[in-house]
Amino acid sequence: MTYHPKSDFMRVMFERGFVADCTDYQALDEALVKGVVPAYIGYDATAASLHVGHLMNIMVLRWLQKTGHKPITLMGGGTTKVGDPSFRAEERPLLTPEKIDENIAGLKKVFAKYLTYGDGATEAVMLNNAEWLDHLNYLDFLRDIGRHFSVNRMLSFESVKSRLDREQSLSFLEFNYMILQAYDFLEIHRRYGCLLQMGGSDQWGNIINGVDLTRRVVDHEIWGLTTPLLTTSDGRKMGKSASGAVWLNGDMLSSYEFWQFWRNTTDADVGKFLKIFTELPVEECDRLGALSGSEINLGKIILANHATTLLHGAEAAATAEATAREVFEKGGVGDDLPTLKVSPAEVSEGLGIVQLFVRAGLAATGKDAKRLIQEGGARMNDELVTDAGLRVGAGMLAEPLKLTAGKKRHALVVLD
RNA sequence: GGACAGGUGGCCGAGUGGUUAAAGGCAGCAGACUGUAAAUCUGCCCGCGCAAGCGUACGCUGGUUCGAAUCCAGCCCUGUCCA
Repeated sequence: MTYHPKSDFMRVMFERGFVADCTDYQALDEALVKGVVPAYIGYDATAASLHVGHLMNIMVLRWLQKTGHKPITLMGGGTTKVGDPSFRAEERPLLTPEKIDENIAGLKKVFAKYLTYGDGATEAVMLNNAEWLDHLNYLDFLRDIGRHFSVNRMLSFESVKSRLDREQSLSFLEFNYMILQAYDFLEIHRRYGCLLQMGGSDQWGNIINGVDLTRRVVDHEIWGLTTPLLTTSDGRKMGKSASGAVWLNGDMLSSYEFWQFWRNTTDADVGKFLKIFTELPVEECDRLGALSGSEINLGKIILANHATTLLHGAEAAATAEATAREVFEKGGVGDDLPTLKVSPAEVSEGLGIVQLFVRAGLAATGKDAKRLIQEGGARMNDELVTDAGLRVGAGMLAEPLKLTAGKKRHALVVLD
């Protein structure tokens, strides 16, 4: 870490806290000074959307492009069929090829918000490793690629060791994942001249395998760079919200809820997150992160606004902020709150308050909603709800009805 | 194929015939305190139902018993060692 980078990209990476490890800082830095460096990050298609846990790496690609290099986003259409066992206790259920394609379609939507795709020298490229993995010939692959891997060494990798030490099963299928990822790197290097693979620090083992393989097969020197695993300062893995994962796709998590996620950042993380998830000057991030007492809420709002602007646009960020002010500071309603529409027919019979909380997404189950009411955490238009048997009729819905769970989760119910 | 050890609620992990919707911990939710923060304290935490009540649950299937997560049989899965 005492290395002083000459390239813009490496300087940004260090200044903003993106670097965990690198296979060769100096050689990579020199290559970045000399010309355009194509670099890739792979994403497996295990869910229909990326989540905040992926955002740090997407920001890395964005900086890469901004500093004059070429980002390559790799969809794991092939590798997802195998499943990465790294640091996982159990094999995950295998996804069907249809589901994988569906997920990839979902992932792609997000990247265009952060990167500029095209054919230019520094324009981003989208690849799918199914392209070269789906039709591999087993024997050829074993002879050309497999012979470069030592099982002894593969077993010594921390990512699988913990699994073996705990006497948990690691199938041969999963064991091959690291070979396939190494092969990806080689293939992307051959086809697109890719010189660098990046990823989270849990990918270190997989990345150096690709670097080694490429040296052995084509005798070229390429590099790996990893980002630190982001935990909140209280040690939790970041990325969970009240309703589950913090998804990046707007149809899975509204821009308002995304804004709220950042607004609720722990004090101690504000400076760090500003550097990673916004593009404000480093000094400004440090200044905001150092604000004390309730003043630091200003930093959180700026963080929320910038992060939301990058993903959902300035307008969505402004609306989210306005709604938040209205709801939290004035106790009113904002038009950006999650909204539940109910039909006049349903209302004519009177809707149970418990059901409304469930359908509005403020409670997971009916039990959960009743618990909320019993514990005094449920409000309707800011009035405490004490009767779980309460029924809401048409008269109460002449105006949008605001439901509140706890201190900060709100939703509106309107007549359709 | 054989021997041995295992399979419990989102996760970890107790429980070896009834008082067990199942100890304890983690995660989660709510209340208090606050700043939409953290820490702390308190309560909640299988599902359906406004409720009375009902329905599921300790790998699967069957059996023993008034009564089983706990005992028996068969099967499936995992690990270790042996072939």
